[in-house]
Amino acid sequence: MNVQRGGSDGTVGKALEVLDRVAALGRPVRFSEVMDQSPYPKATTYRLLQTLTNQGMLRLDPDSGTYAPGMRLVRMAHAAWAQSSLAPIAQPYLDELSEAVGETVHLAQLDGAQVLYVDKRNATTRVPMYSDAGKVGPAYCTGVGKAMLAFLPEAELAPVLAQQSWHRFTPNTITTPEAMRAELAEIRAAGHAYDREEHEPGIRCIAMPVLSAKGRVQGAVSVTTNGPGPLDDYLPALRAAVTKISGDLRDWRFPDKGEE
Amino acid sequence: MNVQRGGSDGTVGKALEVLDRVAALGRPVRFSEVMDQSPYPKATTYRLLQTLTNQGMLRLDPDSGTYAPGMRLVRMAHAAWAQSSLAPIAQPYLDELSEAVGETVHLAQLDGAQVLYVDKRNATTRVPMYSDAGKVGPAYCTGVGKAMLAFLPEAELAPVLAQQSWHRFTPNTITTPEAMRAELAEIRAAGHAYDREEHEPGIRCIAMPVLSAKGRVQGAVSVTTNGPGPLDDYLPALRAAVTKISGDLRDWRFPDKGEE
DNA sequence: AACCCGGTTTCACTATTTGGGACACCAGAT
DNA sequence: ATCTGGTGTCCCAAATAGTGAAACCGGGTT
Repeated sequence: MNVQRGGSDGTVGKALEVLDRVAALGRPVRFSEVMDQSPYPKATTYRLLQTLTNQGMLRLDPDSGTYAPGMRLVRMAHAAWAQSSLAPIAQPYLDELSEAVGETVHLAQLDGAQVLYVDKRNATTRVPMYSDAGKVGPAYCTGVGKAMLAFLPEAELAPVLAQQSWHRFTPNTITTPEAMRAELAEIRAAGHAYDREEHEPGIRCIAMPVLSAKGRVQGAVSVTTNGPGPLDDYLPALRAAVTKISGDLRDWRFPDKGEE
Repeated sequence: MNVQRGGSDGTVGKALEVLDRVAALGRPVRFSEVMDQSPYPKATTYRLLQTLTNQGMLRLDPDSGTYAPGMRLVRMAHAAWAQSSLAPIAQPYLDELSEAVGETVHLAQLDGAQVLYVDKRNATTRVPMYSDAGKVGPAYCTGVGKAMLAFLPEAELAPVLAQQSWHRFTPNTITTPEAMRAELAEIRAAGHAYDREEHEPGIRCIAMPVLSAKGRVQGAVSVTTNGPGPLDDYLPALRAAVTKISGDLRDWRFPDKGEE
C-alpha cells in the first residue's frame, strides 16, 4: 500500500501516532481529549504521553494539564527542511519569481495524499514568515496539488485519489475522481494547472510541477492572486523559475514515495 | 538533573536519540556513520533506523543508502511552532521592529543549554525564509543567549553554564563561567545584552529578554548588524517591541524548563 | 582464494510494554 | 455530609516487543 503511517511499528509507531494526533488537533489538549483520538487503551496512551513529554516532543502545561507539540520538533524539523525538501534549492528562484510577479508564491511537495507547503513568498511588503512551511492542504483542489497529481504515475495516483475527501469548498471545487482525471489530462497536456477558485472563493492560482530528470514529480510552484488579471501573465516567470529549479535538481536524489 | 534528552525512556527514547543524532549531522548519512554516533549495538540501531524510516521520520535514499530527516517532522513541527513558540505572538512586532531598524532581527528561546532561533527578519530586501527557524546556537556568546541567561534563576542557570563548551570563537568570546557571571550581572542591571563580536568577527548585536508577568524568561529578541553604528541607537525600537510582546504574553503559559 | 567492510538477518534470551482494573481527586448534585 | 460522574494516575502479572552476539552476504582489495 501507500505511505500511510499505519500504526504497526511497535512502540515507536504508537508514540508517533499519538504525537501526530495531538499535533493535528492544533491546540493544547487535555489527556481526555487525546484519549478520544487515541486507538490505544488509557494506561498505554497515558504512558506514551509521559514518554513523549519528557523527551521534549510534547510540552505539558502543568497548570492547565494540557499537552502541545514541543520545541524539540522544531529543532529536528530544521534539519529535515534543509536536507529533505526542495526549499534550499528553490530559494533563490522563488525570490526571483516573487519579485517578478509581485504575488504570493508557494513551493509545495506531495506528502502522502496531501499537499505539504515547504516555502512561501508573500505578495508584496510584509512577510509573515514560516507561516506556511509545514502546513498541509488538500491535493485535489489546490493548484500545486493538481499540478503534482497530473504527473504522478498511475500506480501512485490511484491510491492518492482514493484518499481525497472530495469536500466541496466552493461551487468550483472538483468533487469526483472522474472529473479529476479529465482535469489532470488537460493539465498534463498544458504543462501547468489552474486553481479557479476551487479552494477559496476569490483566490485563483497557476501552478507548475517540478520534475526530476527522470520525470518524477518532486514538487510544485504556484503563483496565487486575488486580483482580476489573467493568470497566464505569470506563466513565463513561473516557467522560468521551475526550469531553473529542475536544473539544479540534477544531483539531488529525492524520496521515492516510500511505496513498497 | 536537567532536561538532557537522556536515553532512558525505553524504546521511544532510543529512537528519538538516534533520530536526533542523524539530524545533528546535518547531511544524509550512511548506516555506518550513524553507528559511530549511536550508543546502541549494530542490530538495535539498524532496527531503530528501519522503524523511523517507515514512519516517515527519516528518509532512506535507496541509491546512496543514506538517511536524512523526513518531511513528517516538518509537518509536526509546524504545529509545535504555532502552539509552543513565541513566534506567532511576536510576529507583528518583529515586522515593526525590522522595518524600524532595517537590520536583521531574531527571536530566540532557550532550549536546554542552547539557543533556539524561532523566527527572523532579514536586514533589508531579500528574505531567505525559515532559514533560521529551528536553528540552534551557543548560549554563552550570542546576544539572545546572554540576555536570557542573565534573567534565569540561579537554580536553572548553574546547570546551563556547566554545559557550555566555552569555545573561543573570536578574541572577544567570554570563555569562563566566572567572567560570564560578571557579564550577566551587568546585563541584568542594564536590562539588555550586547554581543561585541563574541561569536563572529564583524558581527555585533543588541538583545533584550522577553519576560513573563511573573518574571520568567520566555525568549529574547535581538538586532544584529555588521555595520559600524552604535548599537544603542536600536534600543528604543527594540525595547518597544519587547514590551509589546511581553504584553501579549499575558494569558499564555509557557514551558517550565521541564526541570524536575 | 583469502580477507575486509558495510549492510542485513537470525534467534534464543530478556526487559519493556501492555491494559484491565483499582485508586485518588475534584466539582457538582442530592 | 454523602453520593456520583468525569479525569487523571498508578499497579502488576501476562504478553509482547526489543535485544544483541554472531552468522551471513555481496562486492571490493590484496
